[in-house]
Amino acid sequence: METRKVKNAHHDTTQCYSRLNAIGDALYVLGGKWKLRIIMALSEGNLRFNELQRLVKGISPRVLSNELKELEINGFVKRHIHTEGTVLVEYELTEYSDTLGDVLYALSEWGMMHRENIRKQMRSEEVALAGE
Amino acid sequence: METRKVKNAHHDTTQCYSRLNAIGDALYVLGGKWKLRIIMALSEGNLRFNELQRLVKGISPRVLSNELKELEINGFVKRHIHTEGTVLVEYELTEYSDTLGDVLYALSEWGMMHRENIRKQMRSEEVALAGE
DNA sequence: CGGGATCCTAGATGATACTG
DNA sequence: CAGTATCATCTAGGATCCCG
Repeated sequence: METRKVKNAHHDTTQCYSRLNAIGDALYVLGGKWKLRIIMALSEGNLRFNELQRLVKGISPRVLSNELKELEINGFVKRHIHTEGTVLVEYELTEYSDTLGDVLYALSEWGMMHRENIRKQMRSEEVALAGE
Repeated sequence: METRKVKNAHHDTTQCYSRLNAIGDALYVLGGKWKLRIIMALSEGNLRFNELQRLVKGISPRVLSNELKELEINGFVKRHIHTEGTVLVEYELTEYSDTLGDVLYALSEWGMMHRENIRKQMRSEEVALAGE
């Protein structure tokens, strides 16, 4: 009930900048083509490297490797090494990835709303063009 | 109260995909280095092209022009042309940009939390290294 | 199997000059 | 003033091969 004042305090420049930076951080961590897809894949259970590569369609080993490293650094993923004769590596989501709940929810809600909106807009533009 | 079930229905694959796409849409629209900064700048009042360029530090006219076009297409910005002797162009946020409220709020909250978290993590890693 | 090393492309961004 | 045109750069991501 105090944080919600942000909307009204929108023109508090200092607040504005720190929020902008925070948003930048969030987008940095979640951005890119793969991170969310990897998280989604792992949300259905632990996976090994090649399993992940198969599940996350189209990703190359290099990119997958990089993304997993970043996800690990950012605390979303744990890497488990089982050495039973041959080496096995398993990736697992951390509880920390659950903190993304609100963000993902807000993003997906807005995204769906926006997609609808775009469709309508395109239709009305088509009509406008047809009318000329 | 029905939408909130998404978290529990996390393994509903269809739901999962449509949400993932929606999130992709949202990130696509908000992503990149400039869009949010431009929106922030415009939130303090309408601005003309060169004013914007001055306010959004470091952006080049070409990039600003492109970003504004995209923002306009996505319905965040209106472009007003006043022709009073010389041509004047003013950019204004639409009410639609207000629909971003929840998204920006969730992102900034999570971003701030995450930044704190990273700082702690880095400190503990330094300690670990110092201990070896 | 789990990646690392290399090379490559496309798109995003930047710098700067120019124009109606 | 409001951009556009042009050229340069930077980087995410992709393709492939290789190695322990």
